[in-house]
Amino acid sequence: MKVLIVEDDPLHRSYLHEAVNAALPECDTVIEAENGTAGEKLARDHKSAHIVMDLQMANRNGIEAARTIWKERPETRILFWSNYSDEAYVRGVSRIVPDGAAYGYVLKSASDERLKLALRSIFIESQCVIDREVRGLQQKSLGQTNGFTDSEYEILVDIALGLTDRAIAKRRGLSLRSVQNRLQQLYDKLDVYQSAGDDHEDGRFNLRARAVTVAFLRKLLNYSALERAEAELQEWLEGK
Amino acid sequence: MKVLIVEDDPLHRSYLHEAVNAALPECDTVIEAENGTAGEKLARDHKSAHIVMDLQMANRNGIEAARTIWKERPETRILFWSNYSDEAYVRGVSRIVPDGAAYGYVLKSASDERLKLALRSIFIESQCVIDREVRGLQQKSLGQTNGFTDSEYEILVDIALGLTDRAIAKRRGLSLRSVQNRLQQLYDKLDVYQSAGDDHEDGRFNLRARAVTVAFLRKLLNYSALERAEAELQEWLEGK
DNA sequence: CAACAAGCTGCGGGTTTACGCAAGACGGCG
DNA sequence: CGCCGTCTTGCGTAAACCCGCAGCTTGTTG
Repeated sequence: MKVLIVEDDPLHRSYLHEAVNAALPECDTVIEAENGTAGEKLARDHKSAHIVMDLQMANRNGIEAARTIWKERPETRILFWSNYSDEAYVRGVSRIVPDGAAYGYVLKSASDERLKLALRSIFIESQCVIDREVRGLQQKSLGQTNGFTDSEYEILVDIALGLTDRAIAKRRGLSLRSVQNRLQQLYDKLDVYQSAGDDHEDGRFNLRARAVTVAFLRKLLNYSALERAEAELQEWLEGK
Repeated sequence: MKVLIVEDDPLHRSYLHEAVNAALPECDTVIEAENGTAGEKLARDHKSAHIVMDLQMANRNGIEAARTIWKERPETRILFWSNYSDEAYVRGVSRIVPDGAAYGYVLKSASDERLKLALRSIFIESQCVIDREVRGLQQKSLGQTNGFTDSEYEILVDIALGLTDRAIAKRRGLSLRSVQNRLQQLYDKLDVYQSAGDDHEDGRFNLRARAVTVAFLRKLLNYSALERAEAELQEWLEGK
């Protein structure tokens, strides 16, 4: 059995290497990549079936790398190992995992034990292992109970990118008014009003900009999500 | 000699610990904190004069911790050790370093050698050591050649927070029109127009929101900068 | 001192946002 | 089928935003 590690921090890389060796005696080769691009290439060359992937990497982040890898070989097992449990990451990952694929999401702050257990469960037993803390988010974000609908998230991203209402309408195939409806919905859920209305009429917020900020502070959005969205936007702009 | 390490990742913490031991034989005690708050407390209790500080930490980030530490004892020597060379961090640090203080800024990607050298230079020789890559940013950001003026940066932060023009005017003691002037300046520098005007009138951007995004993508802003700014804003709001 | 650049300010007006109101469209459900 | 909730759309309006124009205050320079 062969395991591919994709992680840009050398310290974490060697830590992972050791953990894999310790947890998986049946693993005879470990190869390493230090960014997403290299990871994709190695995965392709070696037809890797077992991958441990960092999410936040400079060159090309884990989500994008995983997406192309899964596109080529959907049965690949990937353990995401990340510092953060931002909703943006969680949403990003669950958006790209193929049906029935075995994968995992473990936080870097988890114990050795937990990591090793996850390695075995995913790579050997083909189970899905999602860190408890992350799991909570996933429920919330996918179930529409407390969290955000896809359409709300979508429009959040759109204004975060800086599109006008009209541009959003065109992009999403809606009328101007519908876009604005969704915006209102979003503002509502993000609680942009309370801080806005406050008391006097001086301290008012620009709802649109404020919504983005609040989303950021709540980790609904993060750098990598923005980056991805921006890339998609550019693509769309070219496709006219 | 005593050294305090403030770093939330255990791996990096122990790596630093070893590096300090190797580079500074005159150091007899190393103490560790795993977030900014604990770091401040330890620094106070031990009257630490030599600190290695991570910038990005969950609880309370390095910049804030450093600020309060320096406020109490400005001659403290601090080596910032960070993953990133975002302009937002660089600006944040150079904004708080006291006159004549010895400090350093080294990237985590630097070699062992470089780190050890920096440790000795700062703690023993009282020199300032700033990583080359970071240095470049610093020049650009403080010198007004290519980068952004303080007032431009300020207004960038303000719209990122989601303030209205009027609110900004009030906060900064300017007229409405002046605020808008600065905004134009900002839009100009951020190149928000080209992508906006493009060609047809469909793909237009909302300048204000777009500016924030572009700043984010260019790492002029980042999460921690936003977080800090938000805290300051709240403070201001309460002070009326 | 005159000349000039840089920043602040008010005025005016075109565009975009935010949103109430109300009329359809679509899908369950008794 | 009729009732109801959710989603979409158009109309209209008040506010906010973007910005050209022009007058003022500074600080700098020859």
